[in-house]
Amino acid sequence: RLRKWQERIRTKDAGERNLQFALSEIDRMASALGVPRSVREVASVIYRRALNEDLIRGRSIEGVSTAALYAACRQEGIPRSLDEVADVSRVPQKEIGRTYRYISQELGLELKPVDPKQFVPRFASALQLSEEVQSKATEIIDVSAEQGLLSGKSPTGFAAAAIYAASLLCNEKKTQREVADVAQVTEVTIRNRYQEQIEAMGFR
Amino acid sequence: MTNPADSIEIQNVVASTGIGQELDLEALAEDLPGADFNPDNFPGLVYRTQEPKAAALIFRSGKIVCTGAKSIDDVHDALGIIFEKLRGLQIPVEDDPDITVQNIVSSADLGHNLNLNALAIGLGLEDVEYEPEQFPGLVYRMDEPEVVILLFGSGKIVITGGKRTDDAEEAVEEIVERIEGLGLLG
DNA sequence: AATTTACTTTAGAAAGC
DNA sequence: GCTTTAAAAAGTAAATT
Repeated sequence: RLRKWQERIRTKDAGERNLQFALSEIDRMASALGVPRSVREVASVIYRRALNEDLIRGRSIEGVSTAALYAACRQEGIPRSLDEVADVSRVPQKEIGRTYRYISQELGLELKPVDPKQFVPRFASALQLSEEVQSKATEIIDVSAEQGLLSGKSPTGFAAAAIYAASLLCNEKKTQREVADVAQVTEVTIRNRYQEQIEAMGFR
Repeated sequence: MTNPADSIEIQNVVASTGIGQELDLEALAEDLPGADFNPDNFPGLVYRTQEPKAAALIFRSGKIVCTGAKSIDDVHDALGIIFEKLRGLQIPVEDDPDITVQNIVSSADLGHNLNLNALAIGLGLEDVEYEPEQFPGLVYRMDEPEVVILLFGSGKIVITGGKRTDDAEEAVEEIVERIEGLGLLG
């Protein structure tokens, strides 16, 4: 009986230490990503729910922490791409994506697909582009998405192409390489999306 | 008006069977030309048939998995060839081993482009997985028939997880009905 | 910049780590 | 969980030419 008590205390302590570690990791990654405190709170809640539902078993604490943060960013409307999240995590991108899909399904988060427009302000300001370019990029996204061009396309690549197009239209040109770097996509992807969007806008 | 169900093509059939006899895979790898056996990587021996084209995983227990066949008939033909090859090597093989189809992968074309964002919400986020950052297809888990459907923006789809030939046809009819009900099919 | 090759997702079995 | 096998869908990426 005494052994059982000690066992319980020991596992309780271990669980407590694991939780503290997860929360501090979420804090560290959130700071590195520059997301507000509210997102860290949401991520913590998601992590605790995953813990209560026993979803951590068979997965790494780091992986679930990162996936919870990725989910929280989306839930709060300020998404980070898996690439960006992977940059501040010590878990590979593939595992983050897989873990996110798992906890999202099990916790019933029901998050809507990421809207490319949500990347525009952040990417545009990183490129020092004006408000005018941002609203133009937003318009390009709306028009081309409405014509069915968004299906199956990566939201970051879609946003990057629209920003590139808008920078040209507003005489604030950025090169495909510059846009590709901040959006973490290749120039080829920007070119492909750009051509489709220009056509959808009735230009060319 | 072309029926999407008529566009169904079986792309892959996975089946399992067993010869009811333990095997020495090391020896078999020597006697079977073209056999791949790397026990450090994977416990099964890989053997490919040319006509019909298929790949078999042969295990020490005598159990066999056949993949890559384009029809259930092809599965039987390919396994029949393998059974004969084994008999030719003086390995006793049951007269008519039971062959169980484990999975059928089919493709089809709905004939219209699909708005996957609208579909994700319309079909119900709880049954849908659509993460275009990770994969361009929308993953839809259907209950009846119990299959998984991958839907793409082009209207092309993949049906997998079914064990009967009819599953794909029923699934296509069902998904077309649901998409039409949402007013999301051309 | 075009081609080629390769990897992402789904399902399922097998034996073993 | 992972390992291997095959096949489709379409997007993205990297290596060659």
